[in-house]
Amino acid sequence: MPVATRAKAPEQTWTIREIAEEFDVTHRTVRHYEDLGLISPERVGTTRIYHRRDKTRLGLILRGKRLGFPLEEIRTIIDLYDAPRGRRSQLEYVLGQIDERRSDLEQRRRDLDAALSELDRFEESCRNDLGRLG
Amino acid sequence: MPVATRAKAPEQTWTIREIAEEFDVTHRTVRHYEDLGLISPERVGTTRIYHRRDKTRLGLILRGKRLGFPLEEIRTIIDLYDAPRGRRSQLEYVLGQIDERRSDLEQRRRDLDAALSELDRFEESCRNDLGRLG
DNA sequence: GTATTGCTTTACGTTTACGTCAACGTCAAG
DNA sequence: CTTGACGTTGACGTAAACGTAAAGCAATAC
Repeated sequence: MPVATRAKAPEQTWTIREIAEEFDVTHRTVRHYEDLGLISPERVGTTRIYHRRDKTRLGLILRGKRLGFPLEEIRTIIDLYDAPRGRRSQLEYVLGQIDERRSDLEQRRRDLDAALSELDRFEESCRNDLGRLG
Repeated sequence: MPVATRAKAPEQTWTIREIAEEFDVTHRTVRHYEDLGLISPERVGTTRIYHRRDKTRLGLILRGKRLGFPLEEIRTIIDLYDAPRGRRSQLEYVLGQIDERRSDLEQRRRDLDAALSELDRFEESCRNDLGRLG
């Protein structure tokens, strides 16, 4: 009956190698993100211990990268999610930042949609040519 | 009655400075794209003359950049649009490339949508906090 | 004339995002 | 006890995407 004896569920942790492997990056990349302050794993002695929140953050970082954001900008975004929201002024600042982020992302979506429709038109034109050859 | 006398409409052209200004980049950037083979303006003596197709290309390049693509990849994309499509094998290659492009762009859209909905949830949470503060 | 303005090339500098050693600590296995 | 396997911290290297400075030609401006 471990339920009665343990105070908390033993939270699972990971080593840097496991983390790197799971996200398909090198340990050097993970350490680089730490250097830039994007993640800050627990330390046991000198060894890094990664918790679930570190994995969440790494996921956010890599998605930001896929979207083409520079790491410094990614840091400000992630930090935004952890920013203090106790005072009204702090909350209003955060809400303003959210709006900026959103317009940025929406611009990207416009670009993306434009690129996709051009691609569609191009494909149709190609299929047309193929038909004439058929 | 210039219509009867001119063989073609005199196509408008631009200088590097005008192009750079219009797209809000430096002339150095424009030349850099030329170095990489992304644009190849006409030359009159040593001076570069930009036509409408150069502007079109520059527009594509900058949109690709906003989407986070590296310049080399942008070059392969742009070249794709100008690729020869005379033979069936060429057309089939192009169609394959189009599919690759499309899955790439669709992955980006998934990332983008995920980022936007997270942002929405975060904003709501902030507005909630703001409401509790009165 | 010459002086300024705008274009050119060449070439080295900078930032970002890691890669790649080198040199060392540590812990379980043989 | 020493040999790996895995961890650590520097420190230097590199590729991409330009910035920037140097030095030159060429056409208007005065």
